[in-house]
Amino acid sequence: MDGSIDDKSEDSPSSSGSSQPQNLSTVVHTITAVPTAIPNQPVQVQSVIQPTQQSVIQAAGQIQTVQVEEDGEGHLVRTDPDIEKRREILSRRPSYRKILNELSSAEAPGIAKIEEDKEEEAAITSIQTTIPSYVQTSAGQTIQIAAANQNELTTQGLQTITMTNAGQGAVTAAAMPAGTTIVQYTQGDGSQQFVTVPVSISPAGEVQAYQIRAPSSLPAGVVMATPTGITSPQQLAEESARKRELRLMKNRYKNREAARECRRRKKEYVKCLETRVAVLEQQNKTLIEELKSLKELYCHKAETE
DNA sequence: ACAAGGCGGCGTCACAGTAG
DNA sequence: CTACTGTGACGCCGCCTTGT
Repeated sequence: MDGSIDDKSEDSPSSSGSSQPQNLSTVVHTITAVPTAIPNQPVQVQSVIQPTQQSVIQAAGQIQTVQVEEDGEGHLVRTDPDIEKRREILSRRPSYRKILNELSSAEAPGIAKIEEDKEEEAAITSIQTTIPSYVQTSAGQTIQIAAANQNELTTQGLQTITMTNAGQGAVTAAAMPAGTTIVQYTQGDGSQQFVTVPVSISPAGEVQAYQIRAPSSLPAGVVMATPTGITSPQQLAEESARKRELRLMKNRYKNREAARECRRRKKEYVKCLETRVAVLEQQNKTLIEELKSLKELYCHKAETE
């Protein structure tokens, strides 16, 4: 494989992931993939047809002729007619997990399947917190918070957490309407929790205690403070803003995790491709050797006749 | 020792696709 | 329709290498 079919999406200024190759020159290459006779190792031609790593796996063992063009930067891009159809069907590249799993299901052993995500969420139904020494306003400053007993924060499925004193553990508070704060903290197992806390600070700088419960409508791990006696429109507005901020925080957290997973899958995918390249290079080498020896044999035979 | 550049990882946002 | 998920793009940061 000499021609580089690059993923240029990293440098592409366009925001859409379904950009099409442009500025194709008139140089046309034709690649013919020949099936090898190596047992238990069916050939799969994986062609990258879009800068966004759009991939199509051809049937094993078939001779496949594909046409590629060279773009202005020396990259090879497939342009055979089927591709146009596929582009329509697959306007969006399948996920790395799908690609890898497809690869591994039809592939020789050695390519691990990407495991399904394991859901593990602590079922926190109630948190009682007493925060005596956190100096915190609603302006979005960072506060420090920690459990008095670390075990209480790391226990899975716990019913009650009591946080009574400052110590270790980083907690950030989001900008909120006056008198409220979203507290995000990291548990001992690394999982994150969000708590909305109506903060009020006494003249002495002490933060008062609140009872915080998890309503059944919220996902596990997210708890809502339930300030009592909300009646005025202002309080209602504050409450909705608080909920909105909580939702955004939750989304950001989830997306952070998703991005992490996506990167991990991408790396695995790239590794898999590199392995395939190595295997195909080896096969190519073997075939060249075989061809060479057959040629020699043929020439030798022709000479003796 | 220090600045510059490359590289990899991370968090976030936007957006398309999907499931309910 | 809405919430959720997966991923590209972007900017930022820290680390490493290289040249001066």
